[in-house]
Amino acid sequence: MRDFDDSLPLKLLKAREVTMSYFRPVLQQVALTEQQWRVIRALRQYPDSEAKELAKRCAILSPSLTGILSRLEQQELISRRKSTEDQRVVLISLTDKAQQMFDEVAPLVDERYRHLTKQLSASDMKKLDQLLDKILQLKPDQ
Amino acid sequence: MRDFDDSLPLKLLKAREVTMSYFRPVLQQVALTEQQWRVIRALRQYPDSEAKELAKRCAILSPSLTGILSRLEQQELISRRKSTEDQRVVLISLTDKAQQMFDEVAPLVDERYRHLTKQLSASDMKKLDQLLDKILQLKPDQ
DNA sequence: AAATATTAGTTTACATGTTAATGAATCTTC
DNA sequence: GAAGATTCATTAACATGTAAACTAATATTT
Repeated sequence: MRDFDDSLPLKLLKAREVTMSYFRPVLQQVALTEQQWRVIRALRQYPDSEAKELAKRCAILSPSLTGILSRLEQQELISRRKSTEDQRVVLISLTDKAQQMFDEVAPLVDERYRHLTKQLSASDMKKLDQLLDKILQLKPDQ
Repeated sequence: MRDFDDSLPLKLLKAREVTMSYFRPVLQQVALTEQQWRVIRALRQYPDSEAKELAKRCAILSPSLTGILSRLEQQELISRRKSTEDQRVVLISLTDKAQQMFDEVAPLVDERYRHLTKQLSASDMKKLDQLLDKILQLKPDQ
């Protein structure tokens, strides 16, 4: 069997861990989890998303998202309402409080992102991005 | 702020999710979680590992590993013993039952791995591997 | 040797991941 | 238009992720 340390899924996991280590301190300052921040960012760019889209965009499974949204609602950072066209669908939007908080935190996160990506050359970053996109387009199984 | 979907950590997360989708069905057949399989694989290659090394190798935090090992011990797949030189250190080893199970499952997992990696060209795989290695070598923060 | 600091592993508390089942709303088919 | 199938979100049950506190063992300092 191939070497344990060469496993692609494991390397992707570890690489993500390294990249996240750049952001954890910032998120901890505002007491948000990675997932909560991911949801807020997604909603900033795609307001009034359906829960289903949101889950897919954030790579969070529905049952997890339910809890995350409940806690964000508790903190008055998001609000839920049912779609009038389809009562099964839940639409989620950011509160003003969340918008405001986002505007404060985003520059800090951005700074960390630039710091991270600057460690690689521009061509490496581009290539990595392309290769990851290729993987994202693979059909699950078959 | 940069586009949400372009985030490197998010892409790494999603890419890992895609790759793992190739293996989930196999692991489900033998009722092992991803993490349990990761631990067993690591122990196969590095027998009698210390818990600390094992955690680092598998990218699992100590508190999580404690639970995972307890459940694997319950299933008689691993055994724990204390190091004689340093009583704080716990050494973990695979049972015969686990060795046997590994030998049965490994070919199936390998097949899935080949199927996955075959979707990319050899040069792409090599390049991706190199780029991920570069990220793994980044110092956390600074 | 005693006091202090450090280290390995565990425990605790809470958030999230994963699968299966559920309930309500919508869609299909007849 | 009613029975059956499908879809969306949630709930349930258990495993894992994360940060902080804790215990026992070892190392360091005095």
